[in-house]
Formats: sequence, C-alpha cells, structure tokens
Amino acid sequence: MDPSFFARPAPRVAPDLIGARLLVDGVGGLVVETEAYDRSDPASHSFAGPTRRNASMFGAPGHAYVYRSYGLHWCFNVVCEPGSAVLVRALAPTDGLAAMRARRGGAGPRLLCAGPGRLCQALGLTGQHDGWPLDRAPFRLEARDGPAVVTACSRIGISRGAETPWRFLLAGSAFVSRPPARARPAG
DNA sequence: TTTGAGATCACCT
DNA sequence: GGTGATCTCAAAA
Repeated sequence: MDPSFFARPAPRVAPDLIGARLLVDGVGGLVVETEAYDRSDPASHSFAGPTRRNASMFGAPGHAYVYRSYGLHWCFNVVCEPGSAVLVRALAPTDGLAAMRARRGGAGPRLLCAGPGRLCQALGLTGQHDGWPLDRAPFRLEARDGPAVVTACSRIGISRGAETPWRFLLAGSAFVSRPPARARPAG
C-alpha cells in the first residue's frame, strides 16, 4: 500500500479501505466495514486535542491507533491525516480461520470479525500494537485489486455527530456488524 | 426477536 | 462521578 494512500482525510480513506486485505501474522480477511473520524468531528477522540490515549492519532499516517473501549475491548484504527483515523469495524474472514475461532471461543464465521472488539480479539490485536507501522510485520495491508460497491450511512454507537454519514460498508456483505441504516451510494 | 445488565478503563467535568 | 467509536449472556415477548 502506497504511503500517500493514508496521508488524506479519513472520510476519503475510509471508503477506499473497503475491500482491502488486512492480515496480522497471516490471520485476517477483507475489510467490509469502516468508519471515519476527523479532527473537526465531535465524535472523534481527537476532537479535544492530543492526550496520552490518542497520541498515535496525531502521529504518522499509515500507523495503527489501538485503544481500549468500555474498559475491556480493543478497537483498531488506521491513522490518516494528523488527528484523523479510520476505525476498522468488520472483516470477511479469509485467512487463519482456525486461529480466529480459537481466540473467539469457537464463534461462527459470521461473528468472528463483525464489530471492532470482535475483530481485535480474532486478530490478536491489543494496546501493545498502538502506534505500530502497518507496512511491516506482523501487519499486512493490501489495497483491493478491483472496484467495489460501497454504501455510506451514519455511524454506530455515538451521540455527537451521529448524523454524519461516515460509516462505509461493502454492499450486500453478510459480515458487517449491523445492516446499514438509510444507506446511500458512497462518494 | 428484542431488551437490559454487567464488565471495567481513559478521559472529562 | 459520569460517559463512551462494545460485547456477551440471560430473560421476556
């Protein structure tokens, strides 16, 4: 993946990540759901400026931002322009199914990576990966090779900025965390 | 099929 | 002390 791919606003990177292949130590699949978070976005961790938790959001593009959610889950983001990032919410599992199933307590294929917390558990991602570059081991991130039909809708689980249509899904995928609400074609 | 409680941490007020 | 980019399980309808 070209470094310039990430050095853009998150709302532009997020739809382009749909269909990309994400692997951690050879375990992963195709990205089917993302959300964009921008510096000027009240729902974003970066909205109020840098803190210890969100430091990597203000670091170099193309790196990981991993944070703890609700005290027990992990959420994996791709850092874009400084202060902006793309939350990877779901994968269609393709590689290392057995490893994912073991980490996820024998969950079925559809629930292995459907949701940011589940995805991190299936791929073995934790806070130790925060700030790591995505172009080196154990990460592998390959751009999608052809066109993809991407739909946009409003984001999940937030109160402020809830109307902003910055959630992107691979149209018709059965592996998204939740079906789209008021979907429309993505730009 | 939908709803609600609980786990538990970084941040903000 | 309250909130949140979540998930699981149990119980009700």
